[in-house]
This record gives sequence, structure tokens and C-alpha cells, in this order.
Amino acid sequence: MQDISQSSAPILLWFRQDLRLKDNSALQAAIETGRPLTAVYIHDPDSEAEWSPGGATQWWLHHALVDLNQQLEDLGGQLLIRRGDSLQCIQRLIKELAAESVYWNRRYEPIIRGRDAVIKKRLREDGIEVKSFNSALIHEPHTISKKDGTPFKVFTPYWKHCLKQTKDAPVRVELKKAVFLKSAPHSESISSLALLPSISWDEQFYKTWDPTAKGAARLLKTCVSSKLAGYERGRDILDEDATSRLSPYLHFGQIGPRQIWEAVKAKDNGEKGTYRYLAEIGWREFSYALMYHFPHTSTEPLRPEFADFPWESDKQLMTAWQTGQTGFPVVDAGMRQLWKMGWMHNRARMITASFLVKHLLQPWQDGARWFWDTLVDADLASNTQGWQWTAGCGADASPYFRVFNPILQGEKFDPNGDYVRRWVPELTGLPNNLIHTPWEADAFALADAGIVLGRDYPFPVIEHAAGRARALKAYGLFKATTKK
DNA sequence: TTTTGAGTTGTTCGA
DNA sequence: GTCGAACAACTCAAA
Repeated sequence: MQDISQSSAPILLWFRQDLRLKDNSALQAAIETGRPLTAVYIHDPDSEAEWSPGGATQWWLHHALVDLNQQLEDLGGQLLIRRGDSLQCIQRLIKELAAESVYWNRRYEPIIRGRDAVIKKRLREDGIEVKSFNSALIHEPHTISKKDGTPFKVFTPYWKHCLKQTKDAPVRVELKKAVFLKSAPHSESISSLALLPSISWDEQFYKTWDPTAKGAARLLKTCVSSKLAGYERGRDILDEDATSRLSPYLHFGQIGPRQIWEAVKAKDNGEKGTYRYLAEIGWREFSYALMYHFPHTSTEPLRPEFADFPWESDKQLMTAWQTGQTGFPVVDAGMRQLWKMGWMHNRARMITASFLVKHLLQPWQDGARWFWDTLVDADLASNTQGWQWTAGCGADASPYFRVFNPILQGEKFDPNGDYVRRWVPELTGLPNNLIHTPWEADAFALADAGIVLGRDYPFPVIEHAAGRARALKAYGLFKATTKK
């Protein structure tokens, strides 16, 4: 290998899920060399196999790329777009640019780790300098372990341990010093990646989201200035805008957890909401650690005995759940919010997931797959962790008897039915005391509301008590039989 | 090694 | 309406 430190050859900066210019370790490292750099995004869904971006995340990705390109153009650079096998694209670019170095920020999905390891090895064999950095996590999985060296499997001790560790501040990127390579090699257009839907199911997305760096900065500002104080109370109220909604930005790296940590800490006055919010960042980190240490868990239960759980796959029930036609207003509201917004309130995620897995006995993997395709923040680590937790087969598994009651949850977290009325408008006319239990409405109430059950809104696909009893039985029997 | 305490997010029942 | 106990037993983490 040549002496890279003396080189003035360009650096190829490979953007992946770190679509930001602030707090970007790889970018700052490239700038510090003083050498010219070229930024590229490579569209290579084949290499992500079964976890290539779903429909909703593709929509987001399109806009995030447009935004990043714009930011780079404002600085006199651009975001090159290439399509195809990642390694081949990089090798070709290295030739075209006469580059000698490739920098990127690390990803942690098992498939990606395998892919990137091969790429790193091959490039180094060709004499290319390859450097990878952390920009996606506060604590990378390999840096956190118990005293005996094995990974944590319970959140609370994991997080207590993390809280004691020193944390890196966000990286101050010296954008003014950035030198972009002037020669412009061929770039595909972002729209040629066909990330946007061909039929316009994304109308509501545009009204809901600003998928840009500015959008992320605005939300973070709002979160810190006005949401943290009420977070402890408001975070569970379904129709309240009390959560940060930063998850899709975090997924694509338009904002990084270090930035969030710093901003929140600067405002920390010991309020419970602050601690609680940071713990949510902690859950994201914990999910990444689990994915890293237990790479099979995106498809297989962490607790191996669950491989034999007696799920009762049923296409009709699955469709009723997906389309928000289960007959349980709060469940249907959640599922329809997901469909329209590409996002669902966290509380609703738990309610709908519990309903699918427990009341309907559908495999958690089927639910996870649906979320993967419909969420703009679909993230392999968090999605997997959340579903395994709900199903009781993951880390920190909930006790088997914890079956969310969709009526009670509705009454508790959507007391006035605002959430239901917003997403299930056909129930608007029902009074508050019946909004979560339309099947209990008598003929007069239904007539007043202009509803015919079974025509305008479905009867419950299963009765709550019966569903609960069946779930408890399945989990109970299952436990009894697997003990031996 | 053994022991001890704890474990995101709940529900139901009966006093 | 409110409140505490029961729902079981197991695994994890640390002393």
C-alpha cells in the first residue's frame, strides 16, 4: 500500500443510513485529511435481501436523498447516485476518480455487516484505504457488555450500565473546509431509482412529514423546548402530539442519537420526562445490541423454545388486521393511521401488535413484516425487538398473562375517542361511552350514529374475553409442554 | 459458586 | 369507584 497520509488523491465518501452533514464522523474524517472528496449513494437493494427497504421507507429515502444532494450542491458538491452491486460500484468509482480511500459510517444489520466486511477486505486487497466510523449509535454494540463479557439481555441493567459510560459529543463537521472533487462522473438521477410509488398512496405522507434535515432539526427543537416536560404524561395519549416523531429521521441518519442526546441534556432539569425520553433512545441502542449479538432474531425468536409456539396462521384475520377492520376501534385506528401516515403512535403499536399476536394468534413475524413494509421508520433492530417483546419470545419478555385489553387501552389512552374518530370516521357519531365498544351500542344509539354494524363497521373478529382466554391457554399449555 | 433481587409499557378480581 | 393482590415461574445480573 502506498503512503496514504501523503496522498492528495480523492476520498470516496459512501453515504448509507447516515444521510446528514452534521455529526457525521466519516465526513469529518475525510475533511480533516484536506483531500478532495466525492459523495456517493449506492442503491443496492439486492444486497439487503429480504430486508431491502419497504414501500414506505423507499418513499422517505427518495426525499432524504434529494435533500442531501441539495445540501451538498449548496456547498459546491453533489451526491452521486449509482445503482447495482455495492462493491462493483465502488470499484468502478475508484477507477473513475482515481480515488485511494473509501470512508463510510457503519451499519449493524447482520446482512449488511457481512456485505460490508467483504467489501472492506476486497478493497484493502486492492491497496485501497478503507475506514469505517460510528455515527449511528451512542454506544456501539461491541463496546457494551456485562462483567463476564457476555451481552446484556435485560434493558434496565443494560441502560444503567450505558448511563455510566462516557459519551462522545456530536462531531463538529467543518463543512467550510470541505473540498469537493470538481470533475463530475456519471450519476444516475434519484428518480430513476423508482423509490416513489407508482400509484399515489403517499398523499397523506406529504401532509404529515417533512423528510429533510431541516424537518429533523425543527422536530428536535420542538421536542426539547416543549415536549419533554409533558412527555411522561403525554407520551401514551394516542391523539396527542407528545412524542418526538424523530424515528424516521433516526432510521436514515438525518439526525443522529449523539445530537439528540446533547440537545436533550442541555435542557435537562431533572424532569422525569427527560429521563424517560432518553430511555427511548436507550431502547433503540439496546435493540441494535440485541440484533448485533443475536443476528438470527429478525426471523427467529430469541428464546428458542418459542420456535414451536402453536400459532394459528389465518389469512383472513391477517387481512382484517392489516386493513383496520377488526371491529376493535382502537386497533383499527392504529392500523389505519399506519396505512395513511406510514407511522403509528408507539402505544398503538403495542396495542395492535398484542392484538395480532395474542387475540388472533398470528405469528409475530407476519406482523413484523407488515410493519416493515408500511412504516416510514421501519428499522430492523427496533422492529424486531418490539415484536419479540410483545410476543413474549424476546429479551425482557412480558409475562405471558399480559394481554392488552383493546377496550381498556382505548378508554385509558384515548378517553374522548379523538384518535378513533380521526382514523375510523365511520364511528364519529357514537357517544364517548360507546366509541371503544360499538358492539355494545343498542339499536337507538347505532341509528343515531348512522351505523349499521356489519355494513358500515365490522363486528369484532373475536370477542375480547374469548380471545384473551384462548391466548392464555395457548401460552399456558405451551409453557407446560416445553418445560420438560 | 451461590444467593438475592429485579424485571418498560397489563388485566382482572374481589374487598 | 379505588386499591392491592394474583396472575407463575423463570431468567438475568450482580454481589
